[in-house]
Amino acid sequence: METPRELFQIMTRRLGLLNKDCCSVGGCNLSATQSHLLYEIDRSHNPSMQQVAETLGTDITTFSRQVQSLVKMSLVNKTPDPTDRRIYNLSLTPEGKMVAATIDQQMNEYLNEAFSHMSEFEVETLLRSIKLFNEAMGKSSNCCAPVKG
Amino acid sequence: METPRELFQIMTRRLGLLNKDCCSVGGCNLSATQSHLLYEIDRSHNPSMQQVAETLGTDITTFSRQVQSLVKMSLVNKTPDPTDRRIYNLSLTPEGKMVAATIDQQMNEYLNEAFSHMSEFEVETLLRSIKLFNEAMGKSSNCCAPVKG
DNA sequence: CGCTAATACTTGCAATTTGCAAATTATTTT
DNA sequence: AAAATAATTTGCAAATTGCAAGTATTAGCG
Repeated sequence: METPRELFQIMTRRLGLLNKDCCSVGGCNLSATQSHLLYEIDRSHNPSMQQVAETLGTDITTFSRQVQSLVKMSLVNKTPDPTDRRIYNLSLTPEGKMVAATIDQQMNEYLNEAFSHMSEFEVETLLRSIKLFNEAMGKSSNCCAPVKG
Repeated sequence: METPRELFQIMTRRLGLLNKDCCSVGGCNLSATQSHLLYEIDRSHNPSMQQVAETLGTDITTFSRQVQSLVKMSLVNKTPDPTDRRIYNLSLTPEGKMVAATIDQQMNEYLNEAFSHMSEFEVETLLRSIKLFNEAMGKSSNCCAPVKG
């Protein structure tokens, strides 16, 4: 019988490969890192650089440069915060939203393809289970909280 | 309601952070990539370089260098194949096995910690679901097969 | 057998990514 | 108003990556 770790290792490897493959949208050729960045900016509401970097567990200086390149690609806006000018708020440009939506769609398509090899009940159970697991990890104080020791 | 992609994105992010944090064993400070490499060599039986590189979706030249550094750290053995001398078979040294086992243990410990926020039934369901999902992804022909287009 | 093709793996750059320390700009505290 | 704190950006320097080209070794085919 597989240990939990084995199951998760195989799954994350496969999903990681998926992530790599789903990063090309039209002319845009994103890295997996950049795709994560777009995803996170998209789901947060005008987050600051710090916030996103911390959520993703990325060094802030590395993050700063990643954002720069996405701004250069016209996918991300960096707007000075009106109430505190040390802070820059991040948001997606219309083009960025388009790219993020396309990536999202591609990944959901692949996932649905994989789900087609499972019964409807199994899929529902899987998704419900992962939701519970995500919540459980959120409660877990150990490591892997966004903040690093 | 979250899309499948959202659920998986959050989960893989957390598991990725876990992976990063679980890579230090005594003096050894491994990268997540190196940890994956150890894991895969451990579970295969004397695989060739090609095999592992392909499974992990890594460029073979990059892989070659990764192996070199692990050999230098005395974690991996690179043995010429007796029947075909173009091939090198990989295996873990005793020290490599030790490191791999420790990483495995650390990750399982964290996972169990997270599981402690779920009922026993929920955990069983989760693990069974992931197993099914892994099999489904294996059947899926699309992308994310180890071979890249 | 002998020559070409294919396979497994390794180097040589060159570009990209990363992180620590230090600098910059803006705000808060005293 | 000076000092401490906070958010972000640069300056290296090291590590990671990938493509093209190179080295062995084996397979295929006349």
